[in-house]
Amino acid sequence: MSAVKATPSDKPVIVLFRHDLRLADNRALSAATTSGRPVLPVFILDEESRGTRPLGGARRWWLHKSLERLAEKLAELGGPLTLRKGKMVEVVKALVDESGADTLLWNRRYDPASMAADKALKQWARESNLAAESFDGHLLHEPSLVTTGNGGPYKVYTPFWRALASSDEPRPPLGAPRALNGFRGPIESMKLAAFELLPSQPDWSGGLRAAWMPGEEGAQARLRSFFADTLAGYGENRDLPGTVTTSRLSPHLAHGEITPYQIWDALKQEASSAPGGDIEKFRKEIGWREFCHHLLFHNPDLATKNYNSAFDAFPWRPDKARLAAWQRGRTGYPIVDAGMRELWQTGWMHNRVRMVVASFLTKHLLQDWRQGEVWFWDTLVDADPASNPANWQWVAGSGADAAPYFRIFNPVLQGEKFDPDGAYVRRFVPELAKLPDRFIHKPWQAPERALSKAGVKLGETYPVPAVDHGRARERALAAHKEMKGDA
DNA sequence: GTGAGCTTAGC
DNA sequence: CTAAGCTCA
Repeated sequence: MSAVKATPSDKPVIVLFRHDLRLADNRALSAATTSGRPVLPVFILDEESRGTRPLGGARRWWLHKSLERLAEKLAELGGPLTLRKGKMVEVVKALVDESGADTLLWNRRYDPASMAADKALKQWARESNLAAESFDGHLLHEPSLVTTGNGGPYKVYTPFWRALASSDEPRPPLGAPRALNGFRGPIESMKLAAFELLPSQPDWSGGLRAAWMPGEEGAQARLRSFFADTLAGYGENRDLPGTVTTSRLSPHLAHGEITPYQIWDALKQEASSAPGGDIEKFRKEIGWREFCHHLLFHNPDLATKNYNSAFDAFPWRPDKARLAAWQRGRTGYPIVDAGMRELWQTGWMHNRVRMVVASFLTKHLLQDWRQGEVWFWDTLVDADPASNPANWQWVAGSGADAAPYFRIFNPVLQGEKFDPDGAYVRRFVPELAKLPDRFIHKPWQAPERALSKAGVKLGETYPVPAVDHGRARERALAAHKEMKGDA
Protein backbone atom coordinates (compact mmCIF):
# COMPACT_ATOMS: atom_id res chain seq x y z
CA MET A 1 0.00 0.00 0.00
CA SER A 2 2.98 2.25 0.54
CA ALA A 3 3.56 2.60 -3.18
CA VAL A 4 0.11 4.05 -3.57
CA LYS A 5 0.35 6.53 -0.71
CA ALA A 6 3.87 7.58 -1.62
CA THR A 7 2.64 8.92 -4.93
CA PRO A 8 -0.01 11.57 -4.39
CA SER A 9 -1.86 11.81 -7.66
CA ASP A 10 -5.19 11.22 -9.32
CA LYS A 11 -3.64 9.01 -11.94
CA PRO A 12 -5.06 5.56 -12.36
CA VAL A 13 -3.72 2.45 -10.68
CA ILE A 14 -3.37 -0.69 -12.78
CA VAL A 15 -4.13 -3.94 -10.95
CA LEU A 16 -2.85 -7.03 -12.73
CA PHE A 17 -4.83 -10.23 -12.32
CA ARG A 18 -3.01 -13.47 -13.07
CA HIS A 19 -3.60 -16.61 -11.03
CA ASP A 20 -5.48 -14.59 -8.40
CA LEU A 21 -8.95 -14.53 -9.89
CA ARG A 22 -10.80 -13.26 -6.84
CA LEU A 23 -11.95 -10.10 -5.09
CA ALA A 24 -11.57 -11.21 -1.46
CA ASP A 25 -8.15 -11.45 0.15
CA ASN A 26 -6.66 -9.77 -2.86
CA ARG A 27 -4.08 -7.38 -1.42
CA ALA A 28 -3.22 -5.76 -4.75
CA LEU A 29 -6.87 -4.99 -5.45
CA SER A 30 -7.50 -3.78 -1.90
CA ALA A 31 -4.49 -1.49 -2.01
CA ALA A 32 -5.82 0.01 -5.22
CA THR A 33 -9.38 0.52 -3.98
CA THR A 34 -8.37 2.03 -0.65
CA SER A 35 -6.18 4.56 -2.45
CA GLY A 36 -9.36 6.18 -3.73
CA ARG A 37 -7.79 6.56 -7.17
CA PRO A 38 -9.24 5.24 -10.43
CA VAL A 39 -8.58 1.55 -10.76
CA LEU A 40 -7.92 -0.30 -14.02
CA PRO A 41 -8.19 -4.07 -13.48
CA VAL A 42 -6.39 -6.01 -16.20
CA PHE A 43 -5.87 -9.62 -17.17
CA ILE A 44 -3.11 -10.31 -19.69
CA LEU A 45 -3.00 -13.70 -21.35
CA ASP A 46 0.75 -14.09 -21.60
CA GLU A 47 1.88 -17.12 -23.57
CA GLU A 48 4.95 -15.40 -24.97
CA SER A 49 7.23 -14.30 -22.15
CA ARG A 50 10.45 -16.29 -22.10
CA GLY A 51 10.13 -19.68 -20.46
CA THR A 52 6.35 -19.46 -20.11
CA ARG A 53 4.76 -22.87 -20.21
CA PRO A 54 1.50 -22.69 -22.15
CA LEU A 55 -1.50 -23.66 -20.05
CA GLY A 56 -2.89 -27.12 -20.67
CA GLY A 57 -6.31 -27.66 -22.16
CA ALA A 58 -8.09 -28.29 -18.86
CA ARG A 59 -6.72 -25.15 -17.26
CA ARG A 60 -7.57 -23.11 -20.32
CA TRP A 61 -11.20 -24.20 -19.96
CA TRP A 62 -11.15 -23.31 -16.27
CA LEU A 63 -9.49 -19.97 -16.91
CA HIS A 64 -12.22 -19.00 -19.37
CA LYS A 65 -14.97 -19.82 -16.88
CA SER A 66 -13.20 -18.10 -14.02
CA LEU A 67 -12.45 -14.94 -16.01
CA GLU A 68 -16.10 -14.82 -17.00
CA ARG A 69 -17.13 -14.75 -13.35
CA LEU A 70 -14.40 -12.32 -12.30
CA ALA A 71 -15.33 -9.92 -15.10
CA GLU A 72 -18.99 -9.99 -14.04
CA LYS A 73 -18.15 -9.26 -10.42
CA LEU A 74 -15.70 -6.48 -11.26
CA ALA A 75 -18.25 -4.89 -13.57
CA GLU A 76 -20.83 -4.97 -10.75
CA LEU A 77 -18.33 -3.21 -8.50
CA GLY A 78 -17.80 -0.50 -11.10
CA GLY A 79 -14.42 -1.39 -12.58
CA PRO A 80 -14.72 -3.65 -15.61
CA LEU A 81 -11.90 -6.07 -16.38
CA THR A 82 -9.72 -5.23 -19.36
CA LEU A 83 -8.47 -8.25 -21.31
CA ARG A 84 -5.29 -8.21 -23.37
CA LYS A 85 -2.92 -10.73 -24.86
CA GLY A 86 0.85 -10.68 -25.24
CA LYS A 87 4.08 -10.36 -23.30
CA MET A 88 3.41 -9.09 -19.78
CA VAL A 89 5.90 -6.22 -19.89
CA GLU A 90 4.99 -5.01 -23.37
CA VAL A 91 1.27 -5.05 -22.77
CA VAL A 92 1.63 -3.20 -19.47
CA LYS A 93 3.74 -0.55 -21.19
CA ALA A 94 0.98 -0.04 -23.74
CA LEU A 95 -1.68 0.16 -21.03
CA VAL A 96 0.33 2.74 -19.10
CA ASP A 97 0.59 4.84 -22.26
CA GLU A 98 -3.10 4.53 -23.00
CA SER A 99 -4.36 5.16 -19.47
CA GLY A 100 -1.80 7.51 -17.98
CA ALA A 101 -1.46 5.19 -14.99
CA ASP A 102 1.51 5.79 -12.72
CA THR A 103 1.13 2.82 -10.38
CA LEU A 104 1.21 -0.94 -10.93
CA LEU A 105 0.02 -3.42 -8.36
CA TRP A 106 0.01 -7.20 -8.45
CA ASN A 107 0.10 -10.32 -6.32
CA ARG A 108 3.29 -12.31 -6.51
CA ARG A 109 3.82 -15.45 -8.59
CA TYR A 110 6.49 -18.03 -7.84
CA ASP A 111 7.20 -20.17 -10.88
CA PRO A 112 10.52 -19.23 -12.50
CA ALA A 113 9.18 -17.79 -15.77
CA SER A 114 6.55 -15.71 -13.98
CA MET A 115 9.08 -14.41 -11.47
CA ALA A 116 11.35 -13.38 -14.33
CA ALA A 117 8.51 -11.58 -16.12
CA ASP A 118 7.47 -9.78 -12.94
CA LYS A 119 11.04 -8.84 -12.14
CA ALA A 120 11.40 -7.33 -15.61
CA LEU A 121 8.15 -5.45 -15.07
CA LYS A 122 9.34 -3.98 -11.77
CA GLN A 123 12.66 -3.04 -13.34
CA TRP A 124 10.92 -1.23 -16.20
CA ALA A 125 8.57 0.53 -13.77
CA ARG A 126 11.51 1.76 -11.72
CA GLU A 127 13.27 3.10 -14.81
CA SER A 128 10.06 4.80 -15.91
CA ASN A 129 9.35 6.48 -12.57
CA LEU A 130 6.26 4.39 -12.00
CA ALA A 131 5.35 2.98 -8.65
CA ALA A 132 5.15 -0.81 -8.60
CA GLU A 133 4.35 -3.01 -5.66
CA SER A 134 3.70 -6.72 -5.28
CA PHE A 135 1.85 -8.56 -2.53
CA ASP A 136 1.55 -12.00 -0.98
CA GLY A 137 -1.50 -14.18 -1.43
CA HIS A 138 -0.55 -17.32 -3.32
CA LEU A 139 1.65 -18.78 -0.56
CA LEU A 140 1.68 -18.50 3.23
CA HIS A 141 5.47 -18.23 3.32
CA GLU A 142 7.87 -16.72 0.81
CA PRO A 143 9.83 -19.70 -0.52
CA SER A 144 13.07 -17.74 -0.40
CA LEU A 145 12.71 -16.95 3.30
CA VAL A 146 12.30 -20.51 4.58
CA THR A 147 15.80 -21.86 5.20
CA THR A 148 17.53 -24.52 7.26
CA GLY A 149 19.86 -23.62 10.11
CA ASN A 150 22.64 -23.40 7.55
CA GLY A 151 20.66 -21.01 5.36
CA GLY A 152 20.01 -23.56 2.64
CA PRO A 153 16.79 -24.97 1.20
CA TYR A 154 14.99 -27.87 2.85
CA LYS A 155 15.13 -31.25 1.15
CA VAL A 156 12.91 -33.15 3.56
CA TYR A 157 9.29 -32.32 4.24
CA THR A 158 9.03 -32.86 7.99
CA PRO A 159 11.77 -30.42 9.02
CA PHE A 160 10.32 -27.95 6.49
CA TRP A 161 6.91 -28.33 8.09
CA ARG A 162 8.35 -27.84 11.57
CA ALA A 163 10.06 -24.70 10.38
CA LEU A 164 6.75 -23.36 9.10
CA ALA A 165 5.01 -24.29 12.33
CA SER A 166 7.53 -22.35 14.40
CA SER A 167 7.44 -19.26 12.18
CA ASP A 168 4.91 -16.43 12.33
CA GLU A 169 1.23 -17.29 12.10
CA PRO A 170 -0.09 -16.38 8.63
CA ARG A 171 -1.84 -13.01 8.43
CA PRO A 172 -5.65 -12.93 8.58
CA PRO A 173 -7.41 -12.79 5.20
CA LEU A 174 -8.83 -9.55 3.80
CA GLY A 175 -12.44 -9.07 2.79
CA ALA A 176 -13.55 -8.10 -0.69
CA PRO A 177 -13.70 -4.40 -1.60
CA ARG A 178 -17.25 -3.05 -1.39
CA ALA A 179 -16.84 -0.58 -4.21
CA LEU A 180 -14.42 0.17 -6.94
CA ASN A 181 -13.71 3.54 -8.51
CA GLY A 182 -13.24 2.22 -12.02
CA PHE A 183 -11.06 4.05 -14.53
CA ARG A 184 -13.33 5.88 -16.98
CA GLY A 185 -11.00 6.48 -19.89
CA PRO A 186 -11.29 4.73 -23.23
CA ILE A 187 -9.38 1.48 -22.88
CA GLU A 188 -9.99 -1.27 -25.36
CA SER A 189 -10.50 -4.78 -24.14
CA MET A 190 -10.37 -7.98 -26.09
CA LYS A 191 -13.42 -10.21 -25.97
CA LEU A 192 -12.94 -13.23 -23.74
CA ALA A 193 -13.87 -15.48 -26.67
CA ALA A 194 -10.91 -14.08 -28.60
CA PHE A 195 -8.58 -15.73 -26.07
CA GLU A 196 -9.77 -19.02 -27.59
CA LEU A 197 -9.51 -20.85 -24.28
CA LEU A 198 -12.45 -23.18 -24.82
CA PRO A 199 -12.13 -26.43 -26.75
CA SER A 200 -13.57 -26.19 -30.23
CA GLN A 201 -14.08 -29.49 -32.08
CA PRO A 202 -14.79 -31.75 -30.37
CA ASP A 203 -16.01 -30.12 -27.17
CA TRP A 204 -14.66 -32.42 -24.46
CA SER A 205 -15.59 -30.13 -21.59
CA GLY A 206 -18.97 -31.65 -20.66
CA GLY A 207 -17.51 -33.72 -17.82
CA LEU A 208 -15.67 -30.70 -16.47
CA ARG A 209 -18.79 -28.56 -16.52
CA ALA A 210 -20.66 -31.23 -14.59
CA ALA A 211 -17.93 -31.60 -11.97
CA TRP A 212 -16.86 -28.04 -11.21
CA MET A 213 -17.94 -24.50 -10.58
CA PRO A 214 -14.98 -22.28 -11.46
CA GLY A 215 -14.79 -18.86 -9.84
CA GLU A 216 -14.57 -17.32 -6.41
CA GLU A 217 -18.11 -18.25 -5.42
CA GLY A 218 -17.52 -21.85 -6.46
CA ALA A 219 -14.37 -21.88 -4.36
CA GLN A 220 -16.16 -20.58 -1.28
CA ALA A 221 -19.00 -23.06 -1.79
CA ARG A 222 -16.45 -25.86 -2.02
CA LEU A 223 -14.74 -24.71 1.16
CA ARG A 224 -18.07 -24.63 3.00
CA SER A 225 -19.10 -28.09 1.88
CA PHE A 226 -15.66 -29.45 2.73
CA PHE A 227 -16.01 -28.14 6.25
CA ALA A 228 -19.61 -29.30 6.57
CA ASP A 229 -19.34 -32.76 5.04
CA THR A 230 -15.78 -33.97 4.68
CA LEU A 231 -13.34 -32.48 7.18
CA ALA A 232 -14.53 -34.66 10.08
CA GLY A 233 -12.85 -37.97 9.39
CA TYR A 234 -10.57 -36.47 6.75
CA GLY A 235 -7.46 -38.11 8.21
CA GLU A 236 -9.00 -41.56 7.89
CA ASN A 237 -11.11 -41.15 4.76
CA ARG A 238 -8.91 -39.04 2.54
CA ASP A 239 -7.39 -42.11 0.91
CA LEU A 240 -10.71 -43.48 -0.33
CA PRO A 241 -11.44 -42.35 -3.91
CA GLY A 242 -14.95 -43.88 -4.10
CA THR A 243 -16.67 -40.95 -2.40
CA VAL A 244 -15.88 -37.29 -1.76
CA THR A 245 -13.20 -37.54 0.94
CA THR A 246 -10.83 -34.71 0.04
CA SER A 247 -11.26 -30.96 -0.15
CA ARG A 248 -11.22 -30.71 -3.97
CA LEU A 249 -9.98 -27.16 -3.50
CA SER A 250 -6.89 -27.65 -5.67
CA PRO A 251 -8.18 -26.10 -8.93
CA HIS A 252 -9.54 -23.12 -7.01
CA LEU A 253 -6.18 -22.66 -5.30
CA ALA A 254 -4.30 -23.05 -8.58
CA HIS A 255 -6.31 -20.20 -10.08
CA GLY A 256 -6.23 -18.12 -6.94
CA GLU A 257 -10.00 -18.11 -6.51
CA ILE A 258 -9.28 -18.80 -2.86
CA THR A 259 -6.09 -18.17 -0.90
CA PRO A 260 -4.27 -20.40 1.58
CA TYR A 261 -4.73 -17.52 4.04
CA GLN A 262 -8.51 -17.86 3.79
CA ILE A 263 -8.25 -21.63 4.23
CA TRP A 264 -5.83 -21.32 7.12
CA ASP A 265 -8.09 -18.86 8.88
CA ALA A 266 -11.16 -21.05 8.36
CA LEU A 267 -9.26 -24.04 9.78
CA LYS A 268 -8.25 -22.00 12.78
CA GLN A 269 -11.83 -21.06 13.53
CA GLU A 270 -12.95 -24.63 13.06
CA ALA A 271 -10.16 -25.86 15.35
CA SER A 272 -11.34 -23.62 18.16
CA SER A 273 -14.76 -25.28 18.18
CA ALA A 274 -13.81 -28.81 17.10
CA PRO A 275 -10.14 -29.52 17.68
CA GLY A 276 -8.83 -32.72 16.22
CA GLY A 277 -6.28 -34.52 14.12
CA ASP A 278 -8.26 -34.03 10.91
CA ILE A 279 -7.57 -30.31 10.88
CA GLU A 280 -3.86 -30.83 11.48
CA LYS A 281 -3.80 -33.45 8.74
CA PHE A 282 -5.31 -31.01 6.28
CA ARG A 283 -2.96 -28.23 7.37
CA LYS A 284 -0.09 -30.52 6.48
CA GLU A 285 -1.47 -30.85 2.97
CA ILE A 286 -1.36 -27.07 2.67
CA GLY A 287 2.21 -27.48 3.93
CA TRP A 288 3.00 -29.87 1.07
CA ARG A 289 1.82 -27.27 -1.39
CA GLU A 290 4.22 -24.78 0.20
CA PHE A 291 7.02 -27.38 0.17
CA CYS A 292 6.52 -28.00 -3.55
CA HIS A 293 6.87 -24.28 -4.23
CA HIS A 294 9.97 -24.24 -2.04
CA LEU A 295 11.44 -27.04 -4.16
CA LEU A 296 10.55 -25.30 -7.41
CA PHE A 297 12.00 -22.01 -6.20
CA HIS A 298 15.34 -23.67 -5.50
CA ASN A 299 15.15 -25.98 -8.53
CA PRO A 300 13.75 -23.98 -11.46
CA ASP A 301 14.13 -27.00 -13.79
CA LEU A 302 12.04 -29.24 -11.56
CA ALA A 303 9.63 -30.14 -14.38
CA THR A 304 12.34 -31.27 -16.77
CA LYS A 305 15.37 -32.29 -14.72
CA ASN A 306 15.79 -35.08 -12.18
CA TYR A 307 16.05 -33.57 -8.70
CA ASN A 308 18.31 -36.52 -7.89
CA SER A 309 20.69 -36.56 -10.84
CA ALA A 310 21.47 -40.24 -10.32
CA PHE A 311 18.19 -40.80 -12.18
CA ASP A 312 19.74 -39.30 -15.31
CA ALA A 313 21.10 -42.81 -15.84
CA PHE A 314 17.75 -44.54 -15.34
CA PRO A 315 17.04 -46.90 -18.27
CA TRP A 316 13.53 -45.78 -19.26
CA ARG A 317 11.99 -47.76 -22.07
CA PRO A 318 10.03 -45.30 -24.21
CA ASP A 319 7.04 -47.05 -25.75
CA LYS A 320 4.27 -45.05 -27.40
CA ALA A 321 1.73 -47.86 -27.25
CA ARG A 322 2.19 -48.34 -23.51
CA LEU A 323 2.05 -44.62 -22.87
CA ALA A 324 -1.16 -44.37 -24.91
CA ALA A 325 -2.73 -47.30 -23.03
CA TRP A 326 -1.99 -45.52 -19.77
CA GLN A 327 -3.30 -42.16 -21.01
CA ARG A 328 -6.57 -43.63 -22.23
CA GLY A 329 -7.17 -45.82 -19.19
CA ARG A 330 -6.67 -49.14 -20.98
CA THR A 331 -3.88 -50.82 -19.00
CA GLY A 332 -6.01 -53.72 -17.80
CA TYR A 333 -5.54 -52.73 -14.14
CA PRO A 334 -8.93 -51.38 -13.03
CA ILE A 335 -7.73 -48.91 -10.38
CA VAL A 336 -5.23 -47.42 -12.84
CA ASP A 337 -7.76 -47.22 -15.65
CA ALA A 338 -10.41 -45.72 -13.38
CA GLY A 339 -7.97 -43.00 -12.33
CA MET A 340 -6.92 -42.15 -15.85
CA ARG A 341 -10.53 -42.01 -16.98
CA GLU A 342 -11.55 -39.85 -14.02
CA LEU A 343 -8.80 -37.47 -15.11
CA TRP A 344 -9.93 -37.46 -18.73
CA GLN A 345 -13.59 -36.98 -17.88
CA THR A 346 -13.42 -34.53 -14.99
CA GLY A 347 -10.00 -32.88 -15.24
CA TRP A 348 -9.09 -34.14 -11.80
CA MET A 349 -7.99 -37.33 -10.04
CA HIS A 350 -8.12 -38.38 -6.42
CA ASN A 351 -4.75 -38.02 -4.68
CA ARG A 352 -4.34 -41.67 -3.74
CA VAL A 353 -5.05 -42.74 -7.31
CA ARG A 354 -2.59 -40.17 -8.66
CA MET A 355 0.12 -42.01 -6.74
CA VAL A 356 -1.02 -45.37 -8.06
CA VAL A 357 -1.15 -44.33 -11.72
CA ALA A 358 2.15 -42.46 -11.48
CA SER A 359 3.85 -45.46 -9.90
CA PHE A 360 2.36 -47.68 -12.59
CA LEU A 361 3.59 -45.50 -15.45
CA THR A 362 7.14 -45.11 -14.12
CA LYS A 363 7.71 -48.52 -12.55
CA HIS A 364 5.43 -51.03 -14.24
CA LEU A 365 5.65 -49.47 -17.70
CA LEU A 366 9.12 -47.88 -17.30
CA GLN A 367 7.98 -44.68 -18.98
CA ASP A 368 9.85 -41.51 -18.03
CA TRP A 369 8.05 -39.54 -15.30
CA ARG A 370 8.24 -36.48 -17.55
CA GLN A 371 5.76 -38.16 -19.93
CA GLY A 372 3.30 -38.41 -17.08
CA GLU A 373 4.01 -34.90 -15.90
CA VAL A 374 3.23 -33.49 -19.35
CA TRP A 375 0.00 -35.49 -19.58
CA PHE A 376 -1.14 -34.28 -16.17
CA TRP A 377 -0.20 -30.72 -17.10
CA ASP A 378 -2.51 -30.86 -20.08
CA THR A 379 -5.44 -32.66 -18.49
CA LEU A 380 -5.62 -31.47 -14.85
CA VAL A 381 -7.74 -28.46 -13.96
CA ASP A 382 -5.44 -28.02 -10.95
CA ALA A 383 -2.17 -28.41 -12.91
CA ASP A 384 0.37 -26.54 -10.83
CA PRO A 385 3.94 -25.67 -11.87
CA ALA A 386 5.26 -26.69 -8.45
CA SER A 387 3.05 -29.52 -7.22
CA ASN A 388 2.89 -31.39 -10.51
CA PRO A 389 6.62 -31.93 -11.11
CA ALA A 390 7.47 -32.25 -7.41
CA ASN A 391 4.95 -35.02 -6.89
CA TRP A 392 5.82 -36.83 -10.11
CA GLN A 393 9.43 -36.89 -9.04
CA TRP A 394 8.42 -37.99 -5.57
CA VAL A 395 6.62 -41.03 -6.97
CA ALA A 396 9.29 -41.80 -9.57
CA GLY A 397 11.89 -41.86 -6.80
CA SER A 398 14.00 -39.05 -8.26
CA GLY A 399 12.45 -36.33 -6.13
CA ALA A 400 12.97 -34.74 -2.75
CA ASP A 401 12.14 -36.89 0.26
CA ALA A 402 11.06 -39.63 -2.16
CA ALA A 403 9.95 -43.06 -1.02
CA PRO A 404 12.55 -45.83 -1.36
CA TYR A 405 12.50 -47.03 -4.95
CA PHE A 406 11.83 -50.64 -4.02
CA ARG A 407 8.43 -49.67 -2.66
CA ILE A 408 6.52 -50.41 -5.83
CA PHE A 409 2.77 -50.00 -5.51
CA ASN A 410 0.82 -53.14 -6.20
CA PRO A 411 -2.22 -51.86 -8.14
CA VAL A 412 -4.39 -54.77 -7.04
CA LEU A 413 -3.64 -54.34 -3.34
CA GLN A 414 -4.01 -50.57 -3.60
CA GLY A 415 -7.41 -51.05 -5.21
CA GLU A 416 -8.57 -53.60 -2.66
CA LYS A 417 -7.35 -51.52 0.25
CA PHE A 418 -8.67 -48.12 -0.79
CA ASP A 419 -11.62 -49.01 -3.03
CA PRO A 420 -12.79 -52.16 -1.24
CA ASP A 421 -16.28 -52.26 -2.71
CA GLY A 422 -15.06 -51.16 -6.14
CA ALA A 423 -17.35 -48.13 -6.19
CA TYR A 424 -14.65 -45.99 -7.78
CA VAL A 425 -13.78 -48.55 -10.45
CA ARG A 426 -17.44 -49.18 -11.24
CA ARG A 427 -18.07 -45.48 -11.77
CA PHE A 428 -15.22 -44.85 -14.18
CA VAL A 429 -14.81 -48.31 -15.76
CA PRO A 430 -18.49 -49.14 -16.31
CA GLU A 431 -17.71 -52.18 -18.45
CA LEU A 432 -16.59 -53.90 -15.21
CA ALA A 433 -19.48 -52.63 -13.09
CA LYS A 434 -21.22 -55.98 -12.75
CA LEU A 435 -18.19 -57.93 -11.56
CA PRO A 436 -18.36 -59.12 -7.94
CA ASP A 437 -16.27 -57.19 -5.38
CA ARG A 438 -13.67 -59.94 -5.11
CA PHE A 439 -12.72 -59.67 -8.78
CA ILE A 440 -13.31 -55.98 -9.41
CA HIS A 441 -9.58 -55.17 -9.03
CA LYS A 442 -8.30 -58.30 -10.82
CA PRO A 443 -10.76 -59.34 -13.54
CA TRP A 444 -8.15 -61.68 -15.12
CA GLN A 445 -8.50 -63.91 -12.07
CA ALA A 446 -12.25 -64.18 -12.36
CA PRO A 447 -13.58 -67.54 -13.58
CA GLU A 448 -15.09 -67.52 -17.05
CA ARG A 449 -18.57 -67.91 -15.58
CA ALA A 450 -18.26 -64.76 -13.45
CA LEU A 451 -16.92 -62.81 -16.42
CA SER A 452 -19.67 -63.81 -18.81
CA LYS A 453 -22.31 -63.19 -16.15
CA ALA A 454 -20.93 -59.65 -15.79
CA GLY A 455 -20.77 -59.21 -19.55
CA VAL A 456 -16.98 -58.94 -19.55
CA LYS A 457 -14.85 -60.38 -22.34
CA LEU A 458 -11.21 -59.83 -21.49
CA GLY A 459 -9.30 -58.59 -24.49
CA GLU A 460 -12.54 -57.35 -26.04
CA THR A 461 -14.74 -55.36 -23.68
CA TYR A 462 -11.83 -54.70 -21.29
CA PRO A 463 -8.07 -55.12 -21.85
CA VAL A 464 -5.96 -57.94 -20.48
CA PRO A 465 -3.23 -56.54 -18.17
CA ALA A 466 -0.57 -54.62 -20.13
CA VAL A 467 2.12 -56.18 -17.91
CA ASP A 468 2.24 -58.88 -15.25
CA HIS A 469 2.69 -57.23 -11.85
CA GLY A 470 5.31 -59.64 -10.56
CA ARG A 471 7.46 -59.50 -13.68
CA ALA A 472 7.07 -55.74 -14.00
CA ARG A 473 8.20 -55.35 -10.41
CA GLU A 474 11.33 -57.43 -11.00
CA ARG A 475 12.05 -55.48 -14.17
CA ALA A 476 11.73 -52.15 -12.35
CA LEU A 477 14.05 -53.27 -9.56
CA ALA A 478 16.56 -54.45 -12.18
CA ALA A 479 16.34 -51.09 -13.95
CA HIS A 480 17.01 -49.34 -10.68
CA LYS A 481 20.07 -51.52 -10.06
CA GLU A 482 21.29 -50.77 -13.54
CA MET A 483 20.94 -47.06 -12.81
CA LYS A 484 23.02 -47.41 -9.68
CA GLY A 485 25.69 -49.21 -11.63
CA ASP A 486 25.50 -52.53 -9.83
CA ALA A 487 23.55 -54.36 -12.49
C1' DG B 1 30.41 -34.77 15.70
C1' DT B 2 26.31 -37.24 16.62
C1' DG B 3 21.87 -39.22 16.87
C1' DA B 4 16.99 -39.23 15.86
C1' DG B 5 13.85 -39.80 12.55
C1' DC B 6 12.13 -40.20 7.94
C1' DT B 7 3.79 -39.22 3.84
C1' DT B 8 1.31 -42.44 1.49
C1' DA B 9 4.24 -50.48 1.60
C1' DG B 10 4.98 -55.11 -0.33
C1' DC B 11 6.48 -59.81 0.18
C1' DC C 1 10.60 -59.08 7.71
C1' DT C 2 12.79 -56.18 4.39
C1' DA C 3 16.57 -52.52 3.68
C1' DA C 4 19.14 -46.78 2.91
C1' DG C 5 21.06 -43.40 3.27
C1' DC C 6 20.76 -38.94 4.50
C1' DT C 7 18.84 -34.66 6.24
C1' DC C 8 18.73 -31.59 9.99
C1' DA C 9 19.49 -29.57 14.48
